Amino acid sequence: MDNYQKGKVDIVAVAKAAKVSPSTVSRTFNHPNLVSPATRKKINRAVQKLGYIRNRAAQTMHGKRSGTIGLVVPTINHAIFAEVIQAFSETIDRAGFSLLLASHSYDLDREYAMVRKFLEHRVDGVALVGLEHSDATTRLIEQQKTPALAIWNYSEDCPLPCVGADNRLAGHLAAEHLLALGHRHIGLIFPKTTGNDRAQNRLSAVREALNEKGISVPSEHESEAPYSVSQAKQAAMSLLTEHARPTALLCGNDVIAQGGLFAAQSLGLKVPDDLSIIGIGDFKGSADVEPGLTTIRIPAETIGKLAGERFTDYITSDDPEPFRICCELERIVRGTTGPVAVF
Amino acid sequence: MDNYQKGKVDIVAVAKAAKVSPSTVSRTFNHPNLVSPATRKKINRAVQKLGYIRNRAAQTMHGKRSGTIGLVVPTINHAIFAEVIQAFSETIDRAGFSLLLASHSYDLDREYAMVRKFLEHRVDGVALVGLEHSDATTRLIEQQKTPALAIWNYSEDCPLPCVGADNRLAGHLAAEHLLALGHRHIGLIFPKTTGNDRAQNRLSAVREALNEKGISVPSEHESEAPYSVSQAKQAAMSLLTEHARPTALLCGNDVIAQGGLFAAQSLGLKVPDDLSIIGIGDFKGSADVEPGLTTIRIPAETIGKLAGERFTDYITSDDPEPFRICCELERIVRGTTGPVAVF
DNA sequence: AATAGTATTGCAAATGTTTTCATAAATTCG
DNA sequence: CGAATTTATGAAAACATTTGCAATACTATT
Repeated sequence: MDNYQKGKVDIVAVAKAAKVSPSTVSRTFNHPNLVSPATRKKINRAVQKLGYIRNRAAQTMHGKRSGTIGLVVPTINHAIFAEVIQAFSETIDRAGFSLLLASHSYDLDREYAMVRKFLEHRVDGVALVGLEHSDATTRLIEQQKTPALAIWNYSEDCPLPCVGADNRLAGHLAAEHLLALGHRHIGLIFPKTTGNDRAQNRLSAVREALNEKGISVPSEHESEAPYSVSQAKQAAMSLLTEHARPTALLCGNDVIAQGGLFAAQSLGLKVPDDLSIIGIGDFKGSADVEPGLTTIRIPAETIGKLAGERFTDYITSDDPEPFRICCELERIVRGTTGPVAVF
Repeated sequence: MDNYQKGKVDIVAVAKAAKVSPSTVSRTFNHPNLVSPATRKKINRAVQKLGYIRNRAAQTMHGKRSGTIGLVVPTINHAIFAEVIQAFSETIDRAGFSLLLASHSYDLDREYAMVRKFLEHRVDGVALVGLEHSDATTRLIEQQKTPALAIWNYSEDCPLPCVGADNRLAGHLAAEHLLALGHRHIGLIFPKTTGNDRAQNRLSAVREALNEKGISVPSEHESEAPYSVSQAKQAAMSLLTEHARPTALLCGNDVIAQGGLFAAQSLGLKVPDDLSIIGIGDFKGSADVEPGLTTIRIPAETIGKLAGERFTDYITSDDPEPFRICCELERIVRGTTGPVAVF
């Protein structure tokens, strides 16, 4: 009553208002079956009246879970991660957890800083994108015995539990598709690979697949582009105006592929007749460009959802079992790839 | 030493290792100038050695700030919000805060639930998208005296501090542009307006602008589409195959506009000769489609950044001054709009 | 050298919960 | 009906930190 106005409503205020002890109030929240329906009702009325909101900080301090999970991504502003974040967020929310989110712009030192910050908040678990992390980060997680999860990549010898797809396979599938269509002059546009094992794995698998056919990519048919349609378009423009134009473009992801597509269109090239283009990812929107983008689908939503489910299980379980989940890739053939033109 | 392995490293463990009192350790973190350089060094060594990580939950309980800011968005998986989230996240991170993120799928009751959850975590502030919220939410924020911020929309009579753009103006500018080009038969594709004051404001402003010119939009030239290129494309397809086709399409946002563009292309319509298209938002990628999308630019990144800066200032200030910031819109004329064809 | 002031440190209380243990009341059973 | 359970509640300790106050040690001033 008195401190009703002051916003200082704590569990003892509620207890007083309901004329019971704080213990009973606490129990009403945590083990409702241990308190009689009558008192429960009294307490709920008091809670309602005072506008009491539980203080998780105090619970956390007591050794209960904090109810937060930290997720550190390279960047939020990016179709595919946004999709994973969304799915992950929704799933852990359903399990009663809140999401602490941070991004590190592909800088593994900043990743370390973010993880550390999250540990200060006593997150119940921390999820990272990819398998490549700084030693400091690995040590930190290890030492603090915080449940950790690698998301997005799958590898059978991943030291952490992981939920993701096999990026090497993705690269391989993309290359295979172009080769099967008869392409031998293939341009490669990939993002920078430092601190980005996804891109790295894809690229090296592509190279391998091409090498097996005795194909090597001349350096003027290789280009680096950041995660941006417009910059990728630029890169593709210059690559496609080389004197010996490749017959196909294999792009490290769908954003780059879209850039490639727009570049081709603005150069007046017919896709797929003059140029085939394949991406990796199958982002939202890739299906809808004209022509639809051929790509290797990475099931971002599934990954996010599965990761959320399994990780919360893992965290709440008494004897957690490590797990590794490999999500299936799918080759989605749409309109941007076709057989190589005969000369 | 003993509990070094057990991960139970707290401030008193550090104190013991450094042979000082816990108070001194605490002070080293919070008021370093109050402790002598020599002891500070001792303590830092101990911290290093034991791998101590401060416990924010305990600090929070003591009345210090929790160091978290909650952001509730309609959806994460969505170009424009992703951009705001990214900018907001980075900015508050720089000020030492962590981001708690949740989405409510345009359901204001879920928004309430999310805000409540955040209040349990004792966030230092909570940011919401838009100005339309359930009464319960408003009451909750009011009653808990938690600093709150409305993001994305600007309105001069907003009850909360806000950082955003004027969506009515956005709608007006879009309509004006088409009218200036001579269009009189204008198709409208907008998202559902319930619980989405952005869309609502834009749409009503468009209607007003058209009415002023004595133009009303027949119902067969109006369509509703969710935030999805492909579904918008569907909607546009059926709208554009009506017997009396409009000469221009005004779309509630750029995603829908892209759908419209692809629909036109796949129907063999020349843009902008046969059909003009204008969007609102200027999302990443809007510049890069072929032809480039004409749109009203809403500076998402600026909004996120400004919001983060001002809000953290507001939270950390001793006597916080409410603020309202209106971010400038910009008409970006690219290739999808042109003068109406003469018959 | 004595005094006043300042810099550095420690003690103990306080923060809001949960949980163990103990106690009291109610119920069951022979 | 009395003993044995079971059910419902409360008291108090514990969680990891911060901070006001007090105490000590050091420095400067006269």
